[in-house]
Amino acid sequence: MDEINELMCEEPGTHADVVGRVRESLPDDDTLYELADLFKMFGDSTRMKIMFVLMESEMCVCDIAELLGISQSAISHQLRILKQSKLISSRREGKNIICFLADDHVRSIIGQGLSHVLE
Amino acid sequence: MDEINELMCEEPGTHADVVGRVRESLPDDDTLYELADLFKMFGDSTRMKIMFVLMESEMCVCDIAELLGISQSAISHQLRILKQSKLISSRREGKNIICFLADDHVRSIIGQGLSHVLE
DNA sequence: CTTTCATATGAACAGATGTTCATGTGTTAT
DNA sequence: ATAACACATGAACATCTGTTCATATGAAAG
Repeated sequence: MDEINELMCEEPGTHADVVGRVRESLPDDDTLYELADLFKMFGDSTRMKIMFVLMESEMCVCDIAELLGISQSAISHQLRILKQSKLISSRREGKNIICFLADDHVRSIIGQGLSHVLE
Repeated sequence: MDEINELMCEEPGTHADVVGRVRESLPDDDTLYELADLFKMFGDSTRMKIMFVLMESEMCVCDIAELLGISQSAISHQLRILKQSKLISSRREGKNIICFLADDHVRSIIGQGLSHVLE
């Protein structure tokens, strides 16, 4: 019995080849985790709604909350997370904080998702 | 005081315009939830790894588990979720279940994410 | 038909996540 | 200075998620 990889299912030669080649092609772990964390941002409906809104127009926190019918506190918590991920940014204007998309990738990523969901 | 929208922050006229227009442009709730659920699939590093592997080659469950160093059970649970989302599919070949990407959107979505993560 | 290999699945558990509630900070107006 | 508005934040809580462990199913080999 071949001892190269005792855990691999069977098929003495062929599988080991493919598995080895694919292993080489995988991005490093840091990249994988970053990638998953990025998509995690799009994986919550509240954050998704916020980003959709900001795709149309920059807007203050209060208006986002009102428009979406979600509490100001919940919006604020999610905005903090989105800012940490560098997906949105903001500036102060008097009493208001105006939020806007910080990255054009947001549009393309959501676009790809939409074209999948809409068959 | 304007009574059109007593919860809106201030700016009697202008904000109401924008808010109203953006509200019209939002996809319906079902679409939003579907979209978030789709991205949720990409928001876990185990699932991300599985999809990366299958982008290179179709592969049986056992080899995926071995290659990624993740328990067979964990892989199997995640595969079930990915199949429910129609992102991967499988066929039986003797004792093995061969998994493969069921949707080309997977490639484009991950591609968009990667180009963001890699600056 | 019993064993072995490949995979699936349910229960249990720990940790992550998102909301609410109460309160704090910062800005403008009176 | 004080009040009112816009927003941020911490704690508490319930829910969701992903893994492990044990066990079940299903195909092939002896």
